[in-house]
Parts: sequence; structure tokens; C-alpha cells
Amino acid sequence: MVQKEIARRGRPRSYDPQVALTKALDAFWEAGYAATSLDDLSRATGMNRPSLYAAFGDKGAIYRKALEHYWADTRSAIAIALDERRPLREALQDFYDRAIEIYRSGNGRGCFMVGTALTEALRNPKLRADLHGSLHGLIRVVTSRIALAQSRGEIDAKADAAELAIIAVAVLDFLAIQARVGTERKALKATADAALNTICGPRPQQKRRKAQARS
Amino acid sequence: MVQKEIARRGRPRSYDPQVALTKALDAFWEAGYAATSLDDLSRATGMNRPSLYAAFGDKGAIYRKALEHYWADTRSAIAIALDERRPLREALQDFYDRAIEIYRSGNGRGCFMVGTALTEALRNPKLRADLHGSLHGLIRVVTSRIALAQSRGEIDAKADAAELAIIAVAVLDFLAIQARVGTERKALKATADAALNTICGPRPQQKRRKAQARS
DNA sequence: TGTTATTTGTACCGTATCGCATAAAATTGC
DNA sequence: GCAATTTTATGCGATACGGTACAAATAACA
Repeated sequence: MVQKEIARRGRPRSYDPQVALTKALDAFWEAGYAATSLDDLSRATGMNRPSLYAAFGDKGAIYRKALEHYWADTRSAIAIALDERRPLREALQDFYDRAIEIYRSGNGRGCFMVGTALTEALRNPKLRADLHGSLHGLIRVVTSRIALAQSRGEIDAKADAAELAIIAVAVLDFLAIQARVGTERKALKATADAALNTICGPRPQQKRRKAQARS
Repeated sequence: MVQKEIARRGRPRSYDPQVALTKALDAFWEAGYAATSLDDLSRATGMNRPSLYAAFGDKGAIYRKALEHYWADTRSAIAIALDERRPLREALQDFYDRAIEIYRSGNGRGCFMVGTALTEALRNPKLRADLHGSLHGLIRVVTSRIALAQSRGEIDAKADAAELAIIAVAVLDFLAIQARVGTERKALKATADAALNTICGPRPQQKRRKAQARS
């Protein structure tokens, strides 16, 4: 995975493009697309504006690359969490646990797509279509994962897998919303539990308290 | 409800503050807070900037007033939809139908709070706390409405009302997200049906198709 | 008719913004 | 060491931004 070290000709870069992109992502994630200036990005990455421009393009291009970076990470995390070798309940539990940790990072910044891209979507048809496709794809993945669990007899075979998947993804996005309005971890766990109990049925062995209506 | 016509002293206003505020709301709703300039607001309302400032204050104050206006409308719509005199399923159906119409308005702009306020929440503690409070309040209202239906024997009394309310509100916000990424009405209806069937149980009499995984 | 009160419209100020032009710096190849 | 190459750093230029000062406009009041 390490890039071969080819002796490059001119002055060497003083930044790592990958970490710089991550810093740019953080800046956008915090303030949103429109409220993040090139100076903010310059400060966040440690690069000056011309370097930023040479490396990633204009502000829109930086944002698109940051979004692609985020989405690639997200996809791989989802694939790991929903691993078919584990029971559905365990998979979904991991799915939500990972989401909660990400969404609570950075003072509870939530999901990058829900928190920043969604706002821009209305005036950016390409972005809008990409978000639509991502969401649709996620629902399809979760649907087939739930259908698999049904075929294994883990959950009620008469249930509608597509409907349960919609619930599952809706709760995922709801965690993002709750996190960004400052909801603490305990309440986020309760939200995830609501999804787990609804989709997989109430947990059998362990004791269950009634969920508090804290948000 | 008509204001008494008191003879005001100077030059009369050439705008109606209520409709101007609604136009400002529309502008923010479309582009988000940061991307909406005072010139945009001036264009949208037909007022020039000094009039705008005199009427509502600076940009932040205009936004706060627009948000309060939106939330007041939303609260009353929710109260009507969840009317205790109807069965829960009918109430929730109306709840989601109203949401879908609002969220699909303006080329699918979604929910004002999810689509614009959420982005700003991270850097605006007061706004964040308000959003948190609103969300929490909504969950509490829905929880007690579901508990009422349980006490009437409409749905399973052993279910956890608070958990079902979380699902209900999560799906509401999911409708907002789906609408803003361009999801068409049919798929939004399918999302709402997923919530209805999950919370109230599958509809008994009418024919049911399996939900497509369209988003 | 003149005074007072209120709103409108134009124009302006200081600052921030985006993108780029240009020069200085740092490295490799010869 | 010298030319070629690539990146960094400073700074510029045109525009956009939020907010306000000021005068013209329009009404009630006396």
C-alpha cells in the first residue's frame, strides 16, 4: 500500500495530500460548505491558497473530494459492520455503535452528508443526485442484509425487509441529527436500541428498561 | 384576528411584515443560512436592506424570526394531525401526509430545520439548544400520543411507547432528508408506510404490496 | 401650511472573499 | 556548480458581503 518513492524533480511538498484532505473535511464538517472560506481551509490544512488550489482545485472541487473521501470511509465501515458472518442483531449493533462514535466526534458534528451536503443539495443537482444514489444504495444494502437474516430464521420471515431497511437507515440518519443538536451518548444508544428492538425484536435474555424520552 | 387600523404617523410601509418574513424564510430554506446574502433576502422580500434591517434586525435575527415562524406553523400542524379524537393510525397517516407535502414543496426542499438550521447548529450554541429542545419536545408529544393509543387498545400494550416514538420521529426526519435529495412522492409514501406498519402493525383489510427499495 | 414622524432609496465604508500572477525557495539532473 | 522543475509564499485585483448614513418621500398632526 506504500507508494513507491520516485525521486520527484522540484521542491518537495510540505504536506501530505491525504491528511490535508482530511483537515479540509474537518473544516467543512464543522461549519458547512458555504460558511467555510478558503482562508479557513488554508488555516486548517496548513497550506496556503495557491497550494490548495494546485492540489485539489477550487473550493467546490475540494469539497467534492472531501465528500468522496468521507463516503469511501463510510462504505467500508458499513461493509465491515454488516458482515454476513455475524447475526443481524450483532451486525446492526455494531453498525450503530460505529455511527455514534463518528457522529459524536468533533463536539457532536453528526454525519458529514446530512450536516453539510444536504444543505447544498437543492442548488447543486449533481451533488443532489449523488446523495440520492448513496442513500438509495445504502437502503438496498441493508435490505438484502435483513433479507439474509430472514432466510436464516433470525427474524420474522413475514416481515417486509425493505420496510425494515427504511427504518434502519432512518434511525441511522436520526442519530446524525440528534448528535448535531447536542444529544449525549446515552440517548443516542437509546435511539439505536429502538431500532434494534423494532427490527430484530426485543432482546430476549438481558434485562430491558423502558426507554426514557430523552433526546 | 385583524389588527385594529391605528393611523400611523409617517410614510406607510410598502410591505406586509408577515409575508416578507415568509419570503425570507423561503430564501433561507432554499440556499441555507450562510449562502443567503442580504441582497438575496432583499430581492426575495422586495424590501431594500435598510428596511429589512429596521423590520427584523441583522441577518441572524431575520433567520431566527424565520425559524420561529416555521416552528410555530409546524407545531400547529402536528397538533392538528395528532388530534386525540382519531385513531393513531389515521393520526400518523395525516402527520406524514402533511410532512410530505411540505417537504416536497419548493422543488423538494425538505424540512427547514434539518436542511438549514442543523448545519449552523454546531457553531451556534443557542440555536443548537433550541433545536435540541424542539426535537425532544416532539418526541415527548409523540410518545404520549402513542401511549394513549396503547391505553385504548389500538396497538400492542406491551410495546415501548418511547421507542416507537423515536422511530416515528426518525422517519419524519428521514422524509425530510429524502425529499431534499430529490426523492419523489411515491417513495416518500413508502417510507411513511414503513413507519405506519412498524408502529401500528400491518394494515389489516387493505392489500399490501412489498415496499420497493426505491429511495 | 408647516411640523413631526416614519419609511424608502441611494450610496457608501470597511472588510472578506475567491482566484490567480509572480517571485522566492528547494530539490533533481547534468 | 548550473539549468530545469516543482512547490511555497506574498500579494494583488475584482467582486461580494454586512451594515449604516443620509436625504428624499409620504403620511398624520396642529
